[in-house]
Amino acid sequence: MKKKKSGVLSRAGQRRQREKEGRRDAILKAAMALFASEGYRQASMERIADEAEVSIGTVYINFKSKEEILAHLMDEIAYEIRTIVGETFRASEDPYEGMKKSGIAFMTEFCQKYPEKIIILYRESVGKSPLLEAHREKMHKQLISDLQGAVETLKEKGGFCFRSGLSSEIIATCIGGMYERIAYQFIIWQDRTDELDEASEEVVDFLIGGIDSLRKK
Amino acid sequence: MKKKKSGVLSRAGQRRQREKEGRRDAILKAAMALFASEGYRQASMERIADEAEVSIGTVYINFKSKEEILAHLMDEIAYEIRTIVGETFRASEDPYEGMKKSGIAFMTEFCQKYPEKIIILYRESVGKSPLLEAHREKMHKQLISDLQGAVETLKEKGGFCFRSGLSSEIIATCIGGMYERIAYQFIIWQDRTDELDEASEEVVDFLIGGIDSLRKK
Amino acid sequence: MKKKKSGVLSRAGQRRQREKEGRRDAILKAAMALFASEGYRQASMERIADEAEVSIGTVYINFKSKEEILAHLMDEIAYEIRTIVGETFRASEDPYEGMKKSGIAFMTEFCQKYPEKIIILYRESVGKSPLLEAHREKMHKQLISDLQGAVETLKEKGGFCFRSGLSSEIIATCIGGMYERIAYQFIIWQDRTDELDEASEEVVDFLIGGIDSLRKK
Amino acid sequence: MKKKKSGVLSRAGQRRQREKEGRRDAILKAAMALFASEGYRQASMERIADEAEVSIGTVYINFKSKEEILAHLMDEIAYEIRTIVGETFRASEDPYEGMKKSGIAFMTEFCQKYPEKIIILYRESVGKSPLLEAHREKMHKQLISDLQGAVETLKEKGGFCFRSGLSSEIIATCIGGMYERIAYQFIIWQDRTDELDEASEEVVDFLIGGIDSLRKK
DNA sequence: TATGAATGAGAATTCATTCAT
DNA sequence: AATGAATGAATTCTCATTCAT
Repeated sequence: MKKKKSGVLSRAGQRRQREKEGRRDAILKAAMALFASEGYRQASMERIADEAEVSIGTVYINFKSKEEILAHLMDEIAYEIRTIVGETFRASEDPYEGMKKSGIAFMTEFCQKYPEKIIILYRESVGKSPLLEAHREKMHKQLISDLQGAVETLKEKGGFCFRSGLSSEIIATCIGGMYERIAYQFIIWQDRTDELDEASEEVVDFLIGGIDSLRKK
Repeated sequence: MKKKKSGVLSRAGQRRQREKEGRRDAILKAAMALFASEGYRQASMERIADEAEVSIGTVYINFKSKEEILAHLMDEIAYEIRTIVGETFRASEDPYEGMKKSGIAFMTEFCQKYPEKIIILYRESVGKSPLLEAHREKMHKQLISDLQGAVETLKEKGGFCFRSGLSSEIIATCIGGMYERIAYQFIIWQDRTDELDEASEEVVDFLIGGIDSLRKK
Repeated sequence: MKKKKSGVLSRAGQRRQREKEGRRDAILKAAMALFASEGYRQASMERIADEAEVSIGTVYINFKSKEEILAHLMDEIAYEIRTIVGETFRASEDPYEGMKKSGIAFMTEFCQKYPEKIIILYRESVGKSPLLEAHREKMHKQLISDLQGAVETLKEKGGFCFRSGLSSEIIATCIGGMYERIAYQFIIWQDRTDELDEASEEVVDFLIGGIDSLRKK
Repeated sequence: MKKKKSGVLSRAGQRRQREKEGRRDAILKAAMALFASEGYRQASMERIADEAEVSIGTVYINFKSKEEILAHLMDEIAYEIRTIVGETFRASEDPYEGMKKSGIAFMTEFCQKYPEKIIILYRESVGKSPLLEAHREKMHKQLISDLQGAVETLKEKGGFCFRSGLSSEIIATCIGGMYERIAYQFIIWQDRTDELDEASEEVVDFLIGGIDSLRKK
């Protein structure tokens, strides 16, 4: 008789594992599509299960509540953004250039490609419940904190100081807000993806100008 | 059957009129407080009626649905903002100064004083239903359009040009987004109203810097 | 000073009386139209009041409930039918002819001219509430009783007997039912008023044939 | 994800299936009893669920609205009537005899045994809503159409003609109406089921007499 | 693990009727 | 008498979550 080695999975076990993950992904994918197209509230667990070709029960094996699905989606999206933006930023020698490139990457590599994700991030995750609101707050703080890190890098490499101790936080916060509304304006509310490249260029210049104006003279 | 002459109300009629408006206001006030504190979804019509000290039926005499109450609140809030920001902007000779002052007025005269209103504006009105989403879009477009008007004034009085035809829209959009996140950061998510004055100063300088960097050289 | 004589109305009093009755009639008329077109349930007291150009309060001064309005309408309609049918029946020397003529009069003088009334009688008054159902029962019994009286007259003048003591009631009941369904078929469900004359002729011959077949041989 | 082979159910699956159908039947039965005894309007979904010993949610799994329950009941009842009447009619060689027997079967085998059903058919389904009214119209047309078919058979087998092209429709309509009012008179409004046998005999003779009187001479 | 029928709290909305003016 | 704003009980329907199989 075969013995199971701990930590090692039999072929059948591997297949089950694959299927399990496939199911989980299918649920997440279905939920994302539904949340973005019909709205979090309108997307019922039944619809999500149907769309994922899974029973409601299975959804509840994988996620303990509807809220949790959204929370998970938010985390996933935030992680992707932090990855793409962070990598782009770090890939440049010049932090100014990194700032610009990462902003453009966010707009054109992320927002433009995955409109559902920004709809979830900026619209469907807003004001849903105290729990999700706490989650959203944490997520945005992380994003802002990343941004603030980049701003600090800029400052250090540039060898200058900001007007106050608050400045880098203000800058990071402003940048976050700018990107959000630009995404609304060019993707969520209107489909002007063709203008997004130009818009992104101007946005990054705007923010560079903003940053410079908070330098200590 | 209709006896009243147009436009003339008896004393008793006047009092009834006052009471009617008082009730409507009470409903709006109760709804605002509840939406901000518990969330739109969680605030049931029964709670709103209770809080306003009227019956549910009376709520439905004044507003045909819960959605309508929120829409009304949104309009009211947007109107106040446009008024306070617009007046402050126009009160200054120098449009740069007007831009700064109106931004500061928005943060300190409005957001700081009426946190419930910005919670409604920025959180509770988001992603509620297709109808409300359309309403919100319209409202934000108006706000951006106002802002864009101010930016254009700046340009004309300053006698300069922007880099492209898109610039003023980009600027207005960015400014709108900045204010939103700053409000989240200092009011909704954290109560740092004591730092708001300083933060506002930096925000307006940031945006002035941003605007300048989009001038045509 | 003029003294009011009991039972005599001053000119002004007469006018008020006229107006009062006018209002009452307007309410009844509005209710009839609304009940027939939208259905009893769907016709709200507010709509009735509006349509009658009267306030809701006035409706309640004239009728103590919505049910009462319908009950009144039913009585009125039943009274009209009994009058028109009874008079036509009694106008003929020959009771067979009277039977036929009154049936035809009912279909062509009444149903065809006042479709709203038969809708109320045959559809909107059915199954509304125990109270109204009792009222409807009473009304139909009266109608059947009239019909039974006519059948008895037929029998007596014709000098024959029916098969059993039940026969005249059966006949009257059957006739009532026939007219109802014919009205549904040619007026309520389909507008085939152009065929109604011919249909009525056949219906009355059918019923005469039916009556004869219950004679004692 | 779907594992079951088409058409094959495990024992457990069969039991679940039985239980499911049992619940559906219980709901229908409870609704029928309640509609007949308290009236469609007065019978709330909560009462129906209680009476059927299921939750409200279960009622809504089986029927998408209260209207649908009534519509289903109407269909079921109409189907039973068409079956019993049709079979009885076709069982006789002589169509005259078939006509009589099927009428008597309707009255004594159906109406007498299931008074709730005729209450639903003739009272509770009337004038409830535009949707249900359309359903009722369709149902009655089918019933009349069956009857008309029988009348045509009578004509053909009897080798005679009717006075006009309208005659068979008129006859069928009249017969439908007669049965309805007789049912009201002897079952719904009064409990005179002991007289129903005799009454039915006379009714069928009445209608045979009526039919004969519309023959072309 | 997977299933999906069952649950039932919860919410929005309607409208006949009342009553202060 | 006339008005019509206010009332609030009543009702339908939704949907996240549970749990027996």
